[in-house]
Amino acid sequence: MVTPSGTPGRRDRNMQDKQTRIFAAAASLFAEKGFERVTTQQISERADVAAGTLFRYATSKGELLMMVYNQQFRAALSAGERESRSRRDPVDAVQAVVGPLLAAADSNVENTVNYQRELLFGSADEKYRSEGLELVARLEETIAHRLVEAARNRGLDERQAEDQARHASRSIFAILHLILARAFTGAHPHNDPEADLHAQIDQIVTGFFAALDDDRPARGKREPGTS
Amino acid sequence: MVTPSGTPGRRDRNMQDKQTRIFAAAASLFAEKGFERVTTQQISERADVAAGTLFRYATSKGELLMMVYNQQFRAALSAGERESRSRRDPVDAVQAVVGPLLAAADSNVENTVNYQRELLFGSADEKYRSEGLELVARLEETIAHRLVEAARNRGLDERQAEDQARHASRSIFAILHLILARAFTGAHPHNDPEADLHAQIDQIVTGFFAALDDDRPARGKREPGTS
DNA sequence: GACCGTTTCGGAGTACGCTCATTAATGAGT
DNA sequence: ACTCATTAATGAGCGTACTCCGAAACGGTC
Repeated sequence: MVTPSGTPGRRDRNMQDKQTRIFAAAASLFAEKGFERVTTQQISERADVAAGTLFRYATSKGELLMMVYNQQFRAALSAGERESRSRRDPVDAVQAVVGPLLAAADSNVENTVNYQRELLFGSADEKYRSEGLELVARLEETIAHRLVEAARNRGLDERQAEDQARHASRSIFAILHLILARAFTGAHPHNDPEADLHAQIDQIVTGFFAALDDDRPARGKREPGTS
Repeated sequence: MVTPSGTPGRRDRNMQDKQTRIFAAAASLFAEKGFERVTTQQISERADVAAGTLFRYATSKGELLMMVYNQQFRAALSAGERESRSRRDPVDAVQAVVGPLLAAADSNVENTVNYQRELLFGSADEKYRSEGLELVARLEETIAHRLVEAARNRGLDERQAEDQARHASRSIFAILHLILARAFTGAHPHNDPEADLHAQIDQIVTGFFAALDDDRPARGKREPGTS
């Protein structure tokens, strides 16, 4: 709300202040101790608000994490978008997009894992979670865009390329998500996750172009029969 | 432990009984009310054990869910493996493997979503969770095996095919996981998830074969240069 | 500047997953 | 049959995320 004169009223300034303090408190505590070892009490104390007030600014502890790390996600995504524009090879371009995301994830593995969990499994109507999902959508669109560009450069059917690119970009996010989620949990401990990601992206991009190359009306590449 | 005579002692029979009762109680309550609306109290009451006893048989509420739904997962996976053997086309074979998993997931969406969450984000040393991860590994191996078979039928390099198949099967699980996780959460509500899954699998399998087809030592399918 | 409807705050209270100190049960040894 | 060490069971208690409702702050109106 805004006073008739156009300056924000005291009420809004107070809320803005509290919002800032809560963000700072949550960010610093998560960074210092890791998501699981931070209590909402501690955050409210450091932010100098009552315990209940916290939940007027974020509906759950998970939302506090989303609130903080969406920023990092957004920054890394922007960096990846920028970086990818200078790559002419489509595989390189996609790698460039996800590179900064992987780097940011390394800075605090536990929080990254929890961020991925909240992103996928938080309840549907939470504000910062939808913000995070929008970033995921943007990531997928960026990847899809690079692929469509590359297809266009090769003179391939653009309409078909958009469909294939949408599928490819979703697959790539799924793989990225799983790699980030497994970083802590260590389900496939033996392999270098970054190398795996690289190989899986390579394969998907290969599939993207191959599907466009054999673009005869009947879908190609089925079992050819042994004869 | 076993008595000298070979019959299990009273102690083990009691534990077996309790284990059975706890499984039955958890299974029925999860099915009736859904994971989130079931309390561990209710489970212990229906199983007729003390609240604390529950946690001697499963270290967390999530583990109870894993305990119950690993069975369903195992059964669906076996069905998928059986079904896939009769398909000659590799894409069909992979679809056949995951088909029963999707069908089982439909029977209780909320519990499926929570199962996926526990599978990925449960703490690393829990018994039933590792059991679930083993099933995931088996799923990936089955898919990889079908792909290697198909590659062999086409006379493609088998060593290379194994690498590619491992990557493809991991990608496919990642996509499957994400689709199951999003079923409830509804992040991509507009599309038919099963059709998407089908298209994404198709693309990956296409990439699998394409990567083997252009098997000249330098990796093919890079930006060809505009000239 | 006094009044009042509305919005925000506060912090004790609640629900629930999980723990832990204590007790009970079991079976091996004698 | 009795003892004793070992293992299982118990349930009151704890920590913590989150709620709820009375109180306070605010801003528009006269």
